[in-house]
Amino acid sequence: MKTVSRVINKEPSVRKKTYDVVMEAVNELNYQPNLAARNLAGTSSFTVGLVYDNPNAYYVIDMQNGVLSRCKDEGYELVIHPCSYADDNMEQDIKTMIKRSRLAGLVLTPPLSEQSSITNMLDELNIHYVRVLSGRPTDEDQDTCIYVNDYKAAYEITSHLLSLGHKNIGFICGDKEHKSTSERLEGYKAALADHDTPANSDFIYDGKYSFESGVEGAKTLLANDNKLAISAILGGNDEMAAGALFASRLMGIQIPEQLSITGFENSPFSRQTWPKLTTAHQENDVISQHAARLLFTKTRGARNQDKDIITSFTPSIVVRDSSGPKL
Amino acid sequence: MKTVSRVINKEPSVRKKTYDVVMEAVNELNYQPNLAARNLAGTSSFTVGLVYDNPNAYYVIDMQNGVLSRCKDEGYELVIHPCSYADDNMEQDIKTMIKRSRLAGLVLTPPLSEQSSITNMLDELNIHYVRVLSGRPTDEDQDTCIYVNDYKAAYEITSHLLSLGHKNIGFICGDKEHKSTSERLEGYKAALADHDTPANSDFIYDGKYSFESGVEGAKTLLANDNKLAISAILGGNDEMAAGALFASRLMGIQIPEQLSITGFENSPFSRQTWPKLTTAHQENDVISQHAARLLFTKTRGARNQDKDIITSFTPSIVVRDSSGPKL
DNA sequence: AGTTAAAATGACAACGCTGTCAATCTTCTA
DNA sequence: TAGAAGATTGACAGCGTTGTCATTTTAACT
Repeated sequence: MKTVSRVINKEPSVRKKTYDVVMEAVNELNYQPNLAARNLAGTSSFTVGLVYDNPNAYYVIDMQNGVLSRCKDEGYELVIHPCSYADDNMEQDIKTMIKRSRLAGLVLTPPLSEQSSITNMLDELNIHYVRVLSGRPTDEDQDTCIYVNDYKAAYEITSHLLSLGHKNIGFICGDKEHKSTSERLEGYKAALADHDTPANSDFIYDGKYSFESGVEGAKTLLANDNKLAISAILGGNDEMAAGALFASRLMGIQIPEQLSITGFENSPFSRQTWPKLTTAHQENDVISQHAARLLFTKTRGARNQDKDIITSFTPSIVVRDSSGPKL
Repeated sequence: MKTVSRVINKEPSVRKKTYDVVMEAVNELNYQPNLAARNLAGTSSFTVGLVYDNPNAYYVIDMQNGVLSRCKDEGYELVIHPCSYADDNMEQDIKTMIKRSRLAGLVLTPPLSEQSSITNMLDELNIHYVRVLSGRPTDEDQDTCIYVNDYKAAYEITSHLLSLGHKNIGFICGDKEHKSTSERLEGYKAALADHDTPANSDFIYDGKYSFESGVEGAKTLLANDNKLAISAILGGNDEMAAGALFASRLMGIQIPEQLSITGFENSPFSRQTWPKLTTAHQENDVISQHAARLLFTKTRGARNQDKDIITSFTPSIVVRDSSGPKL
């Protein structure tokens, strides 16, 4: 029995021949180790959690699927945990989940991954976790974080607009609390600065990553001064860009002839607007797969050395029809 | 110890006083029963599965959250299982999941809930399940199915268009394999028939529930004969309606002045098109909550009599700006 | 071949609960 | 107030694994 356990867990010191015999029987009987028993008996469990507070269904599904695909490979089970940081019980909730399911580790996604109250709690509980974060990679934290370089992506998308001849470029920010907001904003500012076109605070609108705030943002930016000053708007995400598009239509503005609009994230509905949105593509499923792999190296210890884990991703620009040369 | 177990499981024959004492201690110690141990020891486990094969992220998230909220209340854990019926291993996959996690039951969502190969397999394994189905409620199966009356909703949305004066109404179907497609189509036909406006097969396009097929559908329907014959298009879902909207723009058709377009499902992006879509609202989170409750009555047996479970839902029409009177 | 160290396997308890069945306590009746 | 019936509680095994440690087998030496 113990030998079968060794084979299943790929422990060393099992003779090749024994290994083969066991595996043959495993296949023949279609043996599936009982997760509950493994979780109960073992030192570390085979269950990990995915924590998110994100209204973007596409994002969440991508993250889930990425983590899930690795879980399947490694024999782990996934417990999903949507929550709301507006909720006072959030931390207690997470704690409860960890205890109930005896989680081996957690994947934290933005914006929760930015909350030190959560990471502190996890540190106290001595639970492994991996954070998916908007930000530029640092030398430390390489083994705890997966970075999404929104700064660079925003820099590039702004550069794209600049190269099309736009000078007065509006920016619709997401929620202030989100790290991605400041990262994207800084990338935008840096690109402008590098083109000797300093950012104008009148061109920056504080939104909320929602369609509605995109609508408001465009209305505000375009109303603030004469309409023609701004010839391009960079949406902090696709949803707000779609909102800006919507507002522009209401105002009778032609896209992209009179105004270029770009999004961020390349979520499916950036392809379902008219015209389709130029945006920055973020490979969320790949990102979350790497997050899961990184987590597994920690929970399983040295058992699986997974060396080619990428810990930094830069979204790549996808040029579509919502951006065009300044006329 | 056993008494604590009784209290936790709300078993009868525990004295009120004992119950209170135990609960006090439970609260004080913040005791969380270990799920793995419960799953291992008990007759039925505390884990249920949610199986889906649906490209609509909003739908999936709603279903997840609904089931999850009930799971939390009842102390169950949820294992999500996205899969693809195009995949030959699908059934084996589900079987494996059931065995590994020792599932107490499953919630099946369309289109998988329509596959008899799956339900047969589950019957053989003697696993409880609840199916969420597109269809009109029948007297049997009240305890195994949650019906979403797409027929009636399509009837009503078609009636809405008819009452606006439209006579030639196009219909863009979803995948043929989906029950919802035929239900919605029949509702559409029935409404037409009741208004002495027999359905014209030239006005029906076989789509795929995707944005792209909505684009194709509108192009085809509007090109087939002279553009003005059709004054309204009913999209089989919001995505196709958005596609139809997109195509109409490309063709320079004004919505809703020249053409009314309606969707189905009321997914978030039906609010993010321009103009916003008239659609049929489906309360997926509520539906999935009831599905979960129905499942729990089966897995927990008579222990929790949950009598006010609704097993039939009819999406309600939401009139927005994409539909208007025929000019 | 005989010895020793290392590799491989096996025996057994333990993980934290629940089901079964026995023991105890309450309540009610005569 | 004894006795019976029923309500409540408790003792104990067992769920299917893994960790620990003992035992056996193999390999590597004189």
